Amino acid sequence: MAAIVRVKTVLFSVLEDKLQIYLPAHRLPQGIVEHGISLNKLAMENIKGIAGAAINQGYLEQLYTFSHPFEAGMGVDIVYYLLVGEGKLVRDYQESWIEATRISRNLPEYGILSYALQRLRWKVEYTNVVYSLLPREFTLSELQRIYEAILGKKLDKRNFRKKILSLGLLRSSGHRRVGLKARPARMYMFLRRQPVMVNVF
Amino acid sequence: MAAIVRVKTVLFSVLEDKLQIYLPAHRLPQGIVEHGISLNKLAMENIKGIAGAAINQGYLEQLYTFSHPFEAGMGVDIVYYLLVGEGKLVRDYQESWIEATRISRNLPEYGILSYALQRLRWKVEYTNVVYSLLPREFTLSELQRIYEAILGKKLDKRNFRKKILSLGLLRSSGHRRVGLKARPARMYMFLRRQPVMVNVF
DNA sequence: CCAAAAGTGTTGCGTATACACCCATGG
DNA sequence: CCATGGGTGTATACGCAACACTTTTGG
Repeated sequence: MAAIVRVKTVLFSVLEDKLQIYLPAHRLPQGIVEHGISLNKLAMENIKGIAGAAINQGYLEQLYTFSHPFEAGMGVDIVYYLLVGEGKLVRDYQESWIEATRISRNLPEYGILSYALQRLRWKVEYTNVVYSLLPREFTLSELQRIYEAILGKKLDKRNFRKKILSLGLLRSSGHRRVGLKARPARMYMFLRRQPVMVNVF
Repeated sequence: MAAIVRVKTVLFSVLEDKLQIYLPAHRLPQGIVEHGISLNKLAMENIKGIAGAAINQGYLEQLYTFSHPFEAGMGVDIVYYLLVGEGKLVRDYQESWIEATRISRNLPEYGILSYALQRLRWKVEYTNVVYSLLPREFTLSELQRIYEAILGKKLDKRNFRKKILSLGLLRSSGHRRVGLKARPARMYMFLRRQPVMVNVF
């Protein structure tokens, strides 16, 4: 006996300093599993329209598998979440995003979305996966804003810097962010743009 | 298009003070997903032969979903792990268990087993799920031996007691473990035999 | 009386938190 | 010269790890 297997993708990005989820028509992008394509691949294909070819630089993680035992065809949904940096996204889809802090109980996928958010918050507290939301070079303030957007709370600047620099994940790039009407900020880059476990927060 | 969906179950128990995995013929118990039965239910049915009817008192968690895109029928394996206390198991299956610390790279499911072990170790460090491996009443030493078996290392008795009692998960049952040739130990029980998040270790 | 396991406190160390002011630049 | 954000240090509280001896029972 066989079942219908779908892959759904929860796409997160930090846009305008706010953590947002890509939810066109209030539905998660999805696809049907077919012979010869892996689940990971399909999870990324689900959002190739908005994330283009650069998806491989994002961070992808399997979230959970749900079943619908009484649905016709015995549906199985394998859900992934994906982090993609603002700079890598196709624009023009503004109306398809929803702020993560504004997801409401009457969205059809509310359960999945809130679980995805919880898992994401968790993940950034003990890994370096936020690299996937940032360009190659960035300032410490930009990095801090990413964390604040994901965790949904303000962080102390001095403590943040002490902590993040002590982890040895970053190196100074030698450049400075100029052009703003303020003191130029030192720029940093991640030593490794692959997932690494550390204690961040 | 449809796929063949299996559910596999990694059954853990602490037997004779050692963390062990139920692996008859070096294979994980498994079943095929059919209409009208949930994944959880199937995960428990997979091992009803050895764990009998008392499975519901165990702790069940979905581990991960693997796919085999080029297998005939596009196989998908949804893997669960389950904790069941020694006292609830059918005996007579001694030869089907393997010590968790002795799993070797040439077992067919080595990848799954080592990941399950890692996730289990993780889980007991921030939840109370070890309740599922203990009888209703137990001594602190028995509880400590469960943690030591799972984590694979010795713990300091004084620090263990301080920590575990400070969490407020236990209450004294008033009874004592007698009959051993040593000082009788106070017995405790879990306030709640449902999963609760706490920081244990 | 001996073996076996139960039970009990203190100290040092490192990490997390709270908190405020001066600096460099653009306009 | 003013607005904007960059950059920096200290004091306190808390949790974790290390560590040894006395007590109670059964045989």
